[in-house]
Amino acid sequence: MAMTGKSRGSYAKTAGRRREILEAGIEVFANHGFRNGSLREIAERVGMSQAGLLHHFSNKNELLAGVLELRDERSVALVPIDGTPGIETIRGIVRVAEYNASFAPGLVELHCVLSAEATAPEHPAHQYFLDRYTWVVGLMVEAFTNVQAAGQLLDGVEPASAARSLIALSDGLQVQWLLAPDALDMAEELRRYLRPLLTVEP
Amino acid sequence: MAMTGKSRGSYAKTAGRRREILEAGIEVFANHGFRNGSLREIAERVGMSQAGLLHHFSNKNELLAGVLELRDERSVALVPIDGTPGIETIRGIVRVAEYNASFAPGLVELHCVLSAEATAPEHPAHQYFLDRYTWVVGLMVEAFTNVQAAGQLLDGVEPASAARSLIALSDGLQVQWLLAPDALDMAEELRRYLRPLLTVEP
DNA sequence: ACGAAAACCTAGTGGTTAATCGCTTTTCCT
DNA sequence: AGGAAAAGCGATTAACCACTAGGTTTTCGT
Repeated sequence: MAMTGKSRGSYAKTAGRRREILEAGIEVFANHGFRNGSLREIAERVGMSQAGLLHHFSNKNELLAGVLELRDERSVALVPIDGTPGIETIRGIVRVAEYNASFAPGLVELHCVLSAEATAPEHPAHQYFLDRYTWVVGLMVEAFTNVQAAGQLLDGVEPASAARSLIALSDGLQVQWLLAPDALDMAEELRRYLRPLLTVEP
Repeated sequence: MAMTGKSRGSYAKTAGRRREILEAGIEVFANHGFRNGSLREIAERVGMSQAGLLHHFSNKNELLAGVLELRDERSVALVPIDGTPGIETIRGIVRVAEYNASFAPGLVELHCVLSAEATAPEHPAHQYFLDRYTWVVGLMVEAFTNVQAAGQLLDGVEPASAARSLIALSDGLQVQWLLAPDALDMAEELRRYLRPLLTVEP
């Protein structure tokens, strides 16, 4: 066996290599945005050449797609999507805020920077964010509607508005939190928003 | 006189030239962000060479400062800052949303993209946004506190939270509005947020 | 009418970028 | 053990970037 014990310089076990790149991609795209984040820096973080990185993702856009997919995979787990949406779905948004603030500040940054950037119609992630917002707002509209049917929504509260605003509030708080993490508790602010709308504790 | 009547190619009247550049800067930085927006594109929009542009602003950061200054100049006019902050200050935020949606979509885009980008501590506009948020949130805290003192705030509403959340909501709605302008009315959503907190109509 | 200052341009500098090409090394399957 | 596929690298390319140098044209105060 040519490989002499200490396999310095050997290629990684190929299992988590792609994953490693995506993790680094999250960090870099979060820090500098997509257009300004460089493949070189991502490659550097995983200890690989830029050309080597492009063996796993044939171009930058494809890497972005992978990054977004991985991002979703994580946060969505906290919002129950099985069964009919309801109060637990709403609480899920609060849970995501809690989780992000404590364990995933990188994801918060990524979401803020990319969602703003992808506002431009020609951005490679434009469609993704369009779809994503329609989906999540739609899910929350369903949730609020069902909560209303269960008599847990105060009179005069429009499910569609509450849904939109809950998501908007969550997004807006993230910017302020990124600028000054100690100045506010995102989850607590979300609960304070929800309390005057519900007859049950969020 | 070599110049034959029609002064084609003559230099502009120098009065509004700087302003023209800033207007173009708003558009370009709004579309591509600061780091990815190019001086070349800005120069092109005002019909000038990139070098000519840098005669007015000695570097890109200085241009950004000018753009942000111009942006402030406009929106702030709708929020009364003279006298003691109160219900009219809060209504000012709603007015800004109304104004932006109808007349200044470019400013909305600029704010969203840059505030997210400037979240990174090394961004040239980081301090600007830090200061700006402290100022505007502080102003709104004062406003809500005075509204509370006037008995116009419902029990259990924390002025500091309401202030923060109003700003956050405004920011978050902008992202959704940029993605789908016809899907929501920012000002109306802000009013819907305020109504359950106040004893007077926002 | 004239000279200085302001406005602007062409041409370039050094740097960074995503992506490609041809090649070597490692891993894996049989 | 052997061969194919996967993983990785160094060098290169073409495009773009902010910014500079040096010269030309326009404007303006007197």
